Order: sequence, then structure tokens, then C-alpha cells
Amino acid sequence: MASSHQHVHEMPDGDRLVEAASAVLQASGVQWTATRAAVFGALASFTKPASAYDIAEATGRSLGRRVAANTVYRILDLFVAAHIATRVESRNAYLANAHPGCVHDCIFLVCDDCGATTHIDDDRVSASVRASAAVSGFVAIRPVIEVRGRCVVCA
Amino acid sequence: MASSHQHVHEMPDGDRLVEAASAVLQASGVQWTATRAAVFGALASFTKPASAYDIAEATGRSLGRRVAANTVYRILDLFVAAHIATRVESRNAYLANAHPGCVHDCIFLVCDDCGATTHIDDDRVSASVRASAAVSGFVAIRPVIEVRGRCVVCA
DNA sequence: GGGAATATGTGATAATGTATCATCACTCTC
DNA sequence: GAGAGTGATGATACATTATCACATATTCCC
Repeated sequence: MASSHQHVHEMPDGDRLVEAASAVLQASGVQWTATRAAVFGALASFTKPASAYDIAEATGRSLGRRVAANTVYRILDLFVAAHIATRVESRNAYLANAHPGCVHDCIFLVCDDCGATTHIDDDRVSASVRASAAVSGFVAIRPVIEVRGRCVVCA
Repeated sequence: MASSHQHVHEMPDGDRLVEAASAVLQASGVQWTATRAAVFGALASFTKPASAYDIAEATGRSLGRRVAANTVYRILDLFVAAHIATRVESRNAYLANAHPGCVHDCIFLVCDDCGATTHIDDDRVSASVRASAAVSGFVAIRPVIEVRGRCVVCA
């Protein structure tokens, strides 16, 4: 059973989370600017994967000025590269990483009914995916593992 | 090692493939029309995942008339539902299933360099993904397992 | 302060995906 | 064979997602 390999993270919330994200992003050699903070705040305010345009709108509201989509995309790319956010490929949407600084191959469980998306880490599973790729001589850089289905509530 | 669980399919090629796809689609209760045949042909003619618009253009060329994007989307949806094609989520693109009739949770190895995408089936890996989801009470319907990285050639 | 690097704004545009309604082809029934 | 019903496609508009080019602003560091 895989459960014994899943692990629990302490979940920094609110300011803690922002502080952690800020630190991680700066550690990657880029600035933690007001715009970026606002984008991260907007991103973190969503409970479900948010599209770049949703994030742009929310960020715009919080800053009191228009924030263009391309700005958001640029910033999200940074966030994803720094592992403080993740892109949910099968939804064209983004999620804040609830435990920045802790790098895993993410596994997302995406409910097709309500859209709720939970994030699990199971290093054994992701390792097996990487291993399976390696068999073909493929160099795995970023496994995308997302499970579409029904969450506990909607099932 | 996972390799022992991967398995090989016989690869129908050309007419064989089309014939098999036709049979599978009709078995799912819908018609195998000229347009659908042309879309499948166009799809199968690509060696890499093709966008719906690429497919629309190729289909249009082969039929000598314009084929609208929404038509292609409709047909691709049928194909995906019937498992004769698959959508590569992280690329917004489609691939013909080289062995229709054989249903698996697909694993795609997508080269970020050349775009070549290979398809492997490793039921043990996909089962572990499903099992890991089940631990959270999640009902897995469609696992999306795609590995981004470098193929053998580009590595 | 000033130059270099970084960050953001503006606007346009491309690429992807969906909705709606009309039309056509086929079948079934009477 | 006329009309009703169904499935397939066309046409068009529209919505969403993503990128590009270029100008301006900000920050860093000397």
C-alpha cells in the first residue's frame, strides 16, 4: 500500500506561507516585489486551481490597478520554477504550493465535479513513474501526474 | 524494476490501424463517417502530438474542403472517449492510439526538445497512481501521467 | 548619481476551446 | 413518397488561454 509513503507537511498559513514563499523565491535569485507579492496573495486566496486571468483580475483588485495577463504569466512562470506554485496541466490553471521549500513531484487529484484539487506527495509513486520512463532511456525532468475523477465529497 | 511490467503491443499500421479504429468506434455506437475517417487519417499521419487546428488543416487538405475546428473537436472527443485517440494534456494536443481496442492508463514521455512523444503502458505504475489516489478517498476516473523531459535522441 | 540588470506596463495578436443555430443526410413510419 | 425524427456537419461568433514586441520604470550595485 502506498499510504505509508505519503507524508505530511506542516502547512504554513497566511503570513507564514507568504513569508516562506518570499524567502524561497529570493533564494532563487529574483526579487520579491509588490506585484509578485500581490500575485502570490491572489493565487493563495483561491482554494481551487485558478486561471492566469482569474489571478490577474484578483491581483488587479487587490492592487487597485490593472494587471495584465502577460505580467501574471511571467510571474507565475517564476513561481513555478521556484516551486512556490504549480501548474495543473489538465486544467490550464495554477495552485500555490502550500509548503514551499519542499520539492516533490506533485500528484494532483482533480475533481471533475466540483473542481476541488488536492495535492498529495507520494515519492514512491513518482519514483516509479520516473523509473518507468528511464527504462526507455528517457530523461525525466518534470513528471506530470494528475488524476481526474471524483473527490470524497462528490463521489 | 518496472520494465518487467511494461508490455508490447502489436502495432497495426496503415490500413490495419484505420480498420481497427473504425471497428472500435462503431462498437461504441457511433458511425464511422468519411469525415471521421479523414480526421483519423490526419491524426495518424502525425508522428508527434498534433493540435486540433493542425488536424483540422490536414483533414481539410485531404478532403479538399474546409473542416472547421469545432468539427474536429467533436470528432476528437469521440475518438478519445472510444480510446482510439488520446489527449496529451500538457501539450493541448492529440495522438492516435497505436493499438486501439487495448485500453490502458497511458503514460506519455514528452520530449521538451523535439516534441517527440512516446507512449508506454505500465499497469503497475498506473495502478500505484490509482491506489495512491484511493488512499485519499478519491475515485480515480482518468489518470493523466505524462513525463516531460528529454528523449533518447535529444538527451 | 549613473549604468546595468531586472521588472512591469501597454497593446496587439496568436492559439486553443466552446456555443449556437442552420443545414444536410439518412431512416423510420405511415 | 411526404413528413418526422435523429445524427452529423457547416458556419459563425465568441470565450478563454498564451505569447510577443517594445517602451518605461524600478532596483541593484559600484
